[in-house]
Amino acid sequence: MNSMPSVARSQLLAIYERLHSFLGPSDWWPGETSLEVIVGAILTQNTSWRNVEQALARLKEEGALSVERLTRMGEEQLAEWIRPAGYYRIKARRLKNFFRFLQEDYHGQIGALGEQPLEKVRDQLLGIRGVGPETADSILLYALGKPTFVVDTYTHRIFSRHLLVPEESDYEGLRSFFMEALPGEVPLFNEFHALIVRTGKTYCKKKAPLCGDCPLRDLEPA
DNA sequence: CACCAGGCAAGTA
DNA sequence: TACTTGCATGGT
Repeated sequence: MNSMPSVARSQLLAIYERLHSFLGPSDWWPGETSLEVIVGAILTQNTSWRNVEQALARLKEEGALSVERLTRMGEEQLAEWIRPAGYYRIKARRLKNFFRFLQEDYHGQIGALGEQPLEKVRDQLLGIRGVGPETADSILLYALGKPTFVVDTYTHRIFSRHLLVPEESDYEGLRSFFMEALPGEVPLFNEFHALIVRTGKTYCKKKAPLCGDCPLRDLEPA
């Protein structure tokens, strides 16, 4: 079995509480449709959310933010409209891949997709070219309301720097670590990931070796 | 100017 | 299997 620091397991909820009290509630992806969350999840791959917002705004202006339109629209035109999000050609392809899957397996019904078991949908999403584990889990959690934990580069950076997980942990290892240590509640997974991203952006930048005024600074090794 | 952003897949050895 | 490279715009 995969061993992990026992300290970390017992302290995970405490870390969550700490981040939450420091940063306050995140209210992530709150008033949007599940469709917009799905499109945003693909567009934000290795890309700032600011850029994604421009692309989403363009799609809305064009009246193209519907399953029907996105399923039928030409890939070239889609690419042009999402251009501000970067990697626009490959992302247009990935979006079309998703909507082809949705049409063929669920008649274009996001609701029908959401009725299926978490692991089944996760496997199906991972089978789509251009949907990796983080995108799949983001769709599951934030669009479909399924209790899966979303891991990203910040998760690895923050928790490995604090020696709470091994540096060499991969995506599935990190996801298991959180899901086995925490109660499987959607609101908790939702808010915890949001807090991790916000902490990473503000206090745990790529090149910064120390935490500065990071809320977790006293977890630093001596 | 360099560097980074809520990844992923394809290519190489 | 384990690295490396391509994809691209926009903000700091």
